[in-house]
Amino acid sequence: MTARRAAMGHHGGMRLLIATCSVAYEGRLTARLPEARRLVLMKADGSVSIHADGGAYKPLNWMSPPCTVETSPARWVVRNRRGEALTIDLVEVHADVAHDLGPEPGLAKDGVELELQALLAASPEALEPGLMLVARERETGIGPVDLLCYAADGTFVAVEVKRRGDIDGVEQLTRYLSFLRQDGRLHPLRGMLVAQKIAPQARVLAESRGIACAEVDYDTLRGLQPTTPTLF
Amino acid sequence: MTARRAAMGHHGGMRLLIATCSVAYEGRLTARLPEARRLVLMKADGSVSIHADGGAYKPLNWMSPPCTVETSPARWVVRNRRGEALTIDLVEVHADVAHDLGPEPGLAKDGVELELQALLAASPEALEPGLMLVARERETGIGPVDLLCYAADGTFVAVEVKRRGDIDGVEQLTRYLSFLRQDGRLHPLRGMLVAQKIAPQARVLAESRGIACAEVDYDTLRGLQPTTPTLF
DNA sequence: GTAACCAGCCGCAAT
DNA sequence: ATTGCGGTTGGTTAC
Repeated sequence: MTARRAAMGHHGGMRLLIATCSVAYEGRLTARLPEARRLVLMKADGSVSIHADGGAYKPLNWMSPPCTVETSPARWVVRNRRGEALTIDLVEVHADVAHDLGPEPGLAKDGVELELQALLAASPEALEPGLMLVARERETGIGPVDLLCYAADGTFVAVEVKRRGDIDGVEQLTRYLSFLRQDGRLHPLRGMLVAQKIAPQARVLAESRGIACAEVDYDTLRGLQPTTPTLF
Repeated sequence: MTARRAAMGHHGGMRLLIATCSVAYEGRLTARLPEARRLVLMKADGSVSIHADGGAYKPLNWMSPPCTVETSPARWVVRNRRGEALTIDLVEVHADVAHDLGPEPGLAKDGVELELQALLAASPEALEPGLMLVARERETGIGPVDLLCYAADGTFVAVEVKRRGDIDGVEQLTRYLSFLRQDGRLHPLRGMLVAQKIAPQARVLAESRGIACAEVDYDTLRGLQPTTPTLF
């Protein structure tokens, strides 16, 4: 007898299995888990994850929703639309419980990149004396640059804000600069990478391209009064 | 009464809580979860994750090991060495069970980038007739290029191997080429991006920079005999 | 310990 | 459906 569980279907909430099992994933790569005792967690959306007891908070194997689960006493097969499959062979089930958790009111976050960007937009002088804001999320032709500013020395400054400044941020800002420089009104233009912490390699690459780097402290920024006038 | 659980300590295995709780994370950012019924999963290494019943296989909040957990009936506090804290306020506990899972034999994977690189290192002729291997993981000054080869036409070829070829891979190879070209002994030098699948715009960007693209089939490569001689 | 890089990255929003 | 991009990215390995 086989039960099929639809993606998105809500059939009694979260199901927790403690089972001796072996697992195989066939998809973007292939992965095999030899037989051992593990936690198998199936959520109401059909997603499945398999946890060991240590090493990381992450699961060993998983399948993201939307997916379908076919359960029989000895084998669960989880599939998604891209043809990937997670096969769980159940040798022995030590516990099998279900809990209905009800709706999730949701997670609220503070301090992600967007907030850093907002604080810098309010206080551009934290980056350089006399720096004034021209625009936020200014379109370049290949994506929006976080901040466009105008400096005391009469140059425009394109600012890329990251929580962590690594090489990708330098590449991103480089692309924006090359597009923005096609607009003669923004001449002369220089670039600045701003992050809470900037990786050494990112700094090397940035300087080889004439891009300035600045590390900012989040708490200091929050303490600043947003009194700096903007251009417009 | 408060129990403290050490990082790495094994005290009866994995603990599963179904509880009405609210959660606060203070660390790299701050995050708050309003009161609701959730799964709280504590592993033997002290790591903790909090799961809702849908939306994703990932937890809403978590703390990675190594960390310590202080448990009292109404509140769990999880801390790591960087001063981050996860505070779980338990309003009502609906279930509280522990399971000893024993050791995890470990996950085996096939088809990751490293294996693709190894297969190509053994059979560079799969990329181009007469291509010979000079070095793997050759340092460029800004990171190691996957393969450095020597071609039948007397040019050197820097090869970047990706499971999935997208724009980042082109940027990465471009950096390596610009640094490698400062070494006169590797002249003339060209670049090649190799992946199982190459995104259309990655191809466009690569060709605009004179970088060749090649898609390779993983199973075909595995079937090849590694008979191609290397330079050294 | 720090740094660089891969990951089945995941998940979200915009196109 | 695809692409870009942030993430408490995580986790491993080399230095």
